Amino acid sequence: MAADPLSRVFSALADPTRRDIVARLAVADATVNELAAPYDVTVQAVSKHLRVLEDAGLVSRTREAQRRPVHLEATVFDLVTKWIERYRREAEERYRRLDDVLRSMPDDPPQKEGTPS
Amino acid sequence: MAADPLSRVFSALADPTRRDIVARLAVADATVNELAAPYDVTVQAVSKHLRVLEDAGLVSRTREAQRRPVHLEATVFDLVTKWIERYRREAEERYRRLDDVLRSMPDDPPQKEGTPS
DNA sequence: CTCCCTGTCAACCGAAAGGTTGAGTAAGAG
DNA sequence: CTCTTACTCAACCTTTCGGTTGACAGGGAG
Repeated sequence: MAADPLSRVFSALADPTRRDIVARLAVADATVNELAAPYDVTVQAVSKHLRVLEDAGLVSRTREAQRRPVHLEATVFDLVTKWIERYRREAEERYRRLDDVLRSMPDDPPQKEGTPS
Repeated sequence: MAADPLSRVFSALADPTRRDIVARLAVADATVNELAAPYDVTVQAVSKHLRVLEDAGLVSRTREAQRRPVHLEATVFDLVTKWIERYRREAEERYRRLDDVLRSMPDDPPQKEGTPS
């Protein structure tokens, strides 16, 4: 299986069906059959998706009679946002510094044209 | 290739090597060879990783002499954070409502909350 | 008890991912 | 022009992924 937790979360959310499942679980808990109903795949396939989400820590399943309601664990999202925010901030700060450098350079900057659009 | 943009971004960031590349590009632009140096894989493999990142819109490459400096496009991160924040907020709000319901139930609430109001 | 409903496990299949090697292209440097 | 550097493309290989079918377990309901 995937090595680190962050990879597991990103990988779990890389699938549209799994993201849709997460979206629906954000509204309410649901059973496997309820979750599988809208999709054009078998229940087993959805069960597999749920296992991927569970391995990523995004979802938990509790036994309740013969039903196994699935519950969204939203705290794992923090892993993703923290990672992204860190590098976004770094990139933005670097961009700001670059701006400063360019501003302090009145002479011909030897740069070529960048992106065409 | 992957269908929707969000899947492409999540999928691109699901690989540790690619996340490391993103982390390093947040500090400074770099060429393919520079990026490939620390890893124990061939330059071709890193070139493939960069193509995945480029297809996801996370990275752009501009020709500059025979070098192709790679640049991080941090704005695509917004796609991810927006998606996550939406469902995180939904889940939290739902949790808050659940709390309200539990509080409004005078029958055996197993809660250890103090007097709510 | 026997059905039936819910859900998982196991084996298999095709397609995609991540890696390799080898050849090919584009643009200085000599 | 030739050589070298920097990189990509193409073919191939192996593993993983998303899906299937089929068999099975665990509780109610009759």
